[in-house]
Amino acid sequence: MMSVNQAKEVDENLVKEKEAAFAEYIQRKGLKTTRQRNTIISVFFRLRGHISVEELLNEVKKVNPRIGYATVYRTLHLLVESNLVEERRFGDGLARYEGHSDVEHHDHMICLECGMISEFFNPRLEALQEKLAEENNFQIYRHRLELYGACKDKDACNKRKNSKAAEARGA
Amino acid sequence: MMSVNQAKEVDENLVKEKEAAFAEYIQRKGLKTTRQRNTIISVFFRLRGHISVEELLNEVKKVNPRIGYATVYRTLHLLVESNLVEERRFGDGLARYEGHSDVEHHDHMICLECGMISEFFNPRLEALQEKLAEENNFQIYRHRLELYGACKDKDACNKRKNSKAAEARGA
DNA sequence: ATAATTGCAAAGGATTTGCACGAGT
DNA sequence: ACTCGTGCAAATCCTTTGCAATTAT
Repeated sequence: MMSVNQAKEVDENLVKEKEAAFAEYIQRKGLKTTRQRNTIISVFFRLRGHISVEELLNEVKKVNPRIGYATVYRTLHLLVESNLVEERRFGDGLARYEGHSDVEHHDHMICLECGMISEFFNPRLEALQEKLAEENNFQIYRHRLELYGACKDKDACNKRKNSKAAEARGA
Repeated sequence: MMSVNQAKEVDENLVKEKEAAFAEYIQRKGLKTTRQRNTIISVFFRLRGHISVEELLNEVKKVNPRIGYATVYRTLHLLVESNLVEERRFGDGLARYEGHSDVEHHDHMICLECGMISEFFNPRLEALQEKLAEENNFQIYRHRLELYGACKDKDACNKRKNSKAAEARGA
């Protein structure tokens, strides 16, 4: 009925697939394969979660410090256009990017305490939306559902919150 | 099962209620009643739909041209704090504000062609979300559901699109 | 009188863009 | 060669803020 995507490891084969798909897109569009783009997508697809531009740039700089914001933004746009990545906005004012997971579409639960973002998918929910659209003479292209709230498992939640706070101090 | 809020007229009594509620809020907080605030909320509550700051400012300026962005932004924040208005973001990069309608909570369908935004509410949808949260050991504070797509009634949709285009030329 | 509010312009943060130089095809 | 991409800084967009003058209590 419901699946939550919380795997902790990145499937190397999947990453290779994405990289290949991006190369194909670049070629199809008559664009060029560059060292910077390769670095950026390689880093991006090996990160998991909902990555902000800044987070991505930080990681990218560890590989090639000369790469700047502009190139990261531009590459991210290409990734979105190519349908390999989705842009999300969770109301904190900055865009986050998500490499498509195995699950084609999914929704999000966002813990306002610890910042955890978990993904879920439920066919009944999808069906119900379709039905409501139908009743309104409306055709859905895509949708967005976000549940904002808090983890009930306070131990786990606090742990995440603390480790995030520590990280912020460290950075 | 489902209700769509599409009324075309603003209930004057409701507006008066809102204005009174805002006055009460201002007073409770020890803030001041000013001509500018009165103008802004009076204009705002008589507009319907999902108003951007720019739209609101344009209308406000017709009443008092000396009012500027800052005051509109600040008043809008008060309206949000006072719980009389909700802030929404539909991904076009600007905030929109919505005076609470009679329906406490509702979700949105957004037509990407004509820009129509309609509201709906469905208890089964709400219940299903609760159930999914429960299964994930998660407590929902609030949620956001947006269906992006297109009107099936192409005539009405085109009409709206054209009148919007005309408006843009006129302004 | 006192504290809050206004309007302007300047500052802010996230994102985009112009341009000269550099790299892929 | 030719076109596209890069990196930088400057520009842009929406929004917030500092401040001196003004206004509500």
